[in-house]
Amino acid sequence: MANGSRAIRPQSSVWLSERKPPRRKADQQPVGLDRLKIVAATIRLLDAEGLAGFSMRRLAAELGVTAMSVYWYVDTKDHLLELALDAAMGEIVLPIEAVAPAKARVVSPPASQPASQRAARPAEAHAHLPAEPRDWRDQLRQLAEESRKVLVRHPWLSPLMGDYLNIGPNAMVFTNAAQEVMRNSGLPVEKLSSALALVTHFVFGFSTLEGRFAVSCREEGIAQDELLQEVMTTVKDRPDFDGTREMFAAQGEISVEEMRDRDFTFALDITIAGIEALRDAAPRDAASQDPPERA
Amino acid sequence: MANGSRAIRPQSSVWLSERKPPRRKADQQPVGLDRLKIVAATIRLLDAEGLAGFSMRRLAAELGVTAMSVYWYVDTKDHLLELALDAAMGEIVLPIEAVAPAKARVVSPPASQPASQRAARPAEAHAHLPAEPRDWRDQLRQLAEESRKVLVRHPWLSPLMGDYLNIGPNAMVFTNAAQEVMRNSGLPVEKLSSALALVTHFVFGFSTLEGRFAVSCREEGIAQDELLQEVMTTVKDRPDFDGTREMFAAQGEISVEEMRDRDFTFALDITIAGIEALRDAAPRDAASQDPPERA
DNA sequence: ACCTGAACACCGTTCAAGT
DNA sequence: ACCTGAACACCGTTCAAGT
Repeated sequence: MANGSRAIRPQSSVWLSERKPPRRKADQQPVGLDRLKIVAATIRLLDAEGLAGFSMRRLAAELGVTAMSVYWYVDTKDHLLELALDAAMGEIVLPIEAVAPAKARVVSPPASQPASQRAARPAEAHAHLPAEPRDWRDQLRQLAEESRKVLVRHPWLSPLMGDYLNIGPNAMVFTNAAQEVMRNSGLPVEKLSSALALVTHFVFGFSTLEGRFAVSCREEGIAQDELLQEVMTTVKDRPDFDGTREMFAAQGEISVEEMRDRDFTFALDITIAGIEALRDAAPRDAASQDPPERA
Repeated sequence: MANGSRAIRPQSSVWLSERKPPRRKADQQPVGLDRLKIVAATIRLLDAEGLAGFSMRRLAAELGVTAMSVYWYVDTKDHLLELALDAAMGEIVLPIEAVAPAKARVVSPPASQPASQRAARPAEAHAHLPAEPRDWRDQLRQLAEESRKVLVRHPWLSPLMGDYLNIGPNAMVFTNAAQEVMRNSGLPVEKLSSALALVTHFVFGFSTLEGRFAVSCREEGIAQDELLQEVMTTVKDRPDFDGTREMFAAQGEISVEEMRDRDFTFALDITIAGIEALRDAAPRDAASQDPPERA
């Protein structure tokens, strides 16, 4: 089994199985382990060694405990990963007040997040506190950028998002916020899910690659620009590489990070411009129509 | 090791290690196994049992051979998966003649592809044959739709695309075709990679979810609409589900597949409209500018 | 209620050996 | 040149047992 193939069914989700009763009977002192600690250690390990390097036995060792102890708090490796997934999603700083009960949010402990992160984030409850509601375009950009940050910070997140239903409390809050933002765009309701899909999938795919690239660099102890150079030179003798080279050349002499930031924001520019264009076009009932021609 | 974490480095790619010399010495009869057969069996197994269900031992059994025989033709499981990845990418029907040498394309055998597939595809060389070059918007749509088809047909493709560099011959042909299409949009060169990223990542993410959902349904022996109903009812008592429910309701009484087709094409509508809008806007040199306001 | 140890059925891969 | 068999160092998880 393991992770990878068959966990999308609702029944198989942690969030739908009844909770284990709260641990720590009143008269006995807490014995050390609990779900929060386990999830925290899980995230720490995943950050440090990646999804492929993570195992239940490794986790147990990290917790100074026998391999099977963890199984008292968690039904299965899959469920544990689902918990870690949702905890990490809680790190995304949302652009608007969420509708959902904040108490439901599972918080991943500060230990797992590098203190050097530039955005000053609240120490304990990450949450969606900031800034008054502004223009939906700004909100959308912030949503995308904050998602990107978290996805890159936890490169194991992307694969897990594909593997599980992703309906934990934090994921729900996120989804609601995203929907709210989209609703503010003025797009008709039946188009909202589509526009949302465009944005979220773009951010997801983009950040997946960015994260993986960063991991490779870290593993090799090499700067991102160096690795890019290396890849380019290894591949450049291929006969079919001209187009790609030209596209790179057109970017000028900038760092990988600059290039990526440009790409990211311009892709959002396209999305926003497209939404505005179709929103302002005469409303038609079928989405399969051609978009308005302007050239 | 296994698949999952550290294969993005160019040195670790099959395509960059020197090839094993061609098998089958002239005077001895072929002994049964070869790379093509192995990759074919790999794809068949991946289709049938998913990425998590695939193992070298299982593959060897399928080939009627001892576990270690495969290792004579393939250095490692990762390399084999990389071969399968590129072979599957070759199934994507491209909208335009590719620039690259067609001989390089590795073809996955007809055995692996369901005969019931509606688009009549050439029996042996999938290739990019069809239709004369048309409007770039049509080309882009076709590129997206054909990618989607293949990604859904082989649900194990998406995770692999995230795991490997993806620079095999078929991947290169695909990339070139995609770049060519984008170039036809009239967008300035330095914006091409960005627009391309938007499209490919959207298609990738969208198809990943679609494929996973289909797999779950097949495994449970249940129709897609049933499973959706099930998920909806299991989750609907959540207090924070109102927005999602409303968005679903707005779609009217249509099947999951219809809904997805709508979403997909409308997301492309947005992308295309956005590209046209920004292309026609006054050229500015920085991409970080605000898009033109129209409301 | 919580944790352990041994065991089962798997992995990918190495290595020496067969033909 | 091609394939085998045994072995190593791992997995996730079950199950009976300890305290």
